[in-house]
Amino acid sequence: MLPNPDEKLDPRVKRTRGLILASFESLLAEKNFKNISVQDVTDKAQINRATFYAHFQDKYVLLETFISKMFMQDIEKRTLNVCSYSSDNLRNLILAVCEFLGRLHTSCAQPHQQFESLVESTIKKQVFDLLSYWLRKSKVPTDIPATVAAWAIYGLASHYSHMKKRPILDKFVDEAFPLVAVNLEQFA
Amino acid sequence: MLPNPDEKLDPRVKRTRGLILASFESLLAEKNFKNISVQDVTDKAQINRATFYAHFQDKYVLLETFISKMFMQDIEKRTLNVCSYSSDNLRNLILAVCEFLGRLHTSCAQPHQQFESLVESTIKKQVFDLLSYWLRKSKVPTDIPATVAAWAIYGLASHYSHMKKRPILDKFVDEAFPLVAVNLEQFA
DNA sequence: TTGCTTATTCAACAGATGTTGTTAATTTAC
DNA sequence: GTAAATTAACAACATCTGTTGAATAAGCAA
Repeated sequence: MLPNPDEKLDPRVKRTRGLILASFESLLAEKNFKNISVQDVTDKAQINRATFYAHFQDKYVLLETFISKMFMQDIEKRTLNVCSYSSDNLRNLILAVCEFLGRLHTSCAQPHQQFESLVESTIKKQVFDLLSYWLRKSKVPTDIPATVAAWAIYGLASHYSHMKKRPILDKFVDEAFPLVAVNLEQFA
Repeated sequence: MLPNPDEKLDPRVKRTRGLILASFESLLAEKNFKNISVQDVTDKAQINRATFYAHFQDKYVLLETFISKMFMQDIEKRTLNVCSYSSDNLRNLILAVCEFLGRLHTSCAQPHQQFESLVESTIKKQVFDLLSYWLRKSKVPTDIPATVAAWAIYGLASHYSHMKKRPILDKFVDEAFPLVAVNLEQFA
């Protein structure tokens, strides 16, 4: 989760992946995920189609990677110290998920069932990993509270981002926070 | 949700769809969803591939339909009276989701990310629809508690079905039930 | 620089996808 | 009971997919 493995990469690889991701991002703003072909991505990125497959298994894996990176930015903007559980960190995590979904819904021309499903499970996994990381020092098994909390956090955020009349984000999180915290604080 | 629209259907349509669904079911037992092509489905169903597209947009929609139908069977086996909320109905709903996931995991040769994602959102939508239906008489807006409850129910069931050492199902549901019920009883 | 390693390109392939225009069968209405 | 309207079934098409093998180019270490 935490260590960023990007640094010591062949500059050609960095360049190519960057081009692919950027191309994909701009295509998502134009059209449905379903209607984006690998061809489209490589055309806009100005690389060969075979090169794409050297870096990503298929367009679904590309989406996962893209979503993960995008979400990571939101996380890192919010949580200064990601190393261990704190009530502040949790609060910021919830905020980050809400913000991420908001950002996603403005910057993508969807919605599409498959797309939403993949985003959902990608984020839930990231949140789960982060929570597990926070709870790793605990002596009891932590997968149950981490699972429950990951579901709760995403569910709350997703609900927030679909509300017609959204309350102030901070106010919303004030209400949501204790529902999640109670599951975690006994382990952290 | 409740009314079953199958009855007054062209017998040709019923036959064709039945063949497709049956073929798909047996293919899921053999291999990964990702590796099942529309060709495979229509070959086994002994219909033309184009006919498939007259009935389903693509194989993802087929999966949704299949999952919905399968889940509906579990629902109807359990809940004798689906018309309105009762504590018994809710308990049976939770049981039905747990049983469904169990059945799915034994009868399908997976797991695969995409597959799980689509199952998840399909079931969550069905549960949400049923809960909304139960709460429809309420005067206050019910989408919030229905959303939260749908997430909670699926999260609990999914967690149960992934536990290495599963407790007795009824015992598990006894614990899970109040967590969900508290959200609903104030509206029902 | 020289050579070694590895990334990218290109052409070509078999197979899968989704669409379209036509034919044949089934319903419906008279 | 027959004619007209509907629609399932089909064949053929252009496109997309994922992979392979060989040629080229970019990075890197000595």
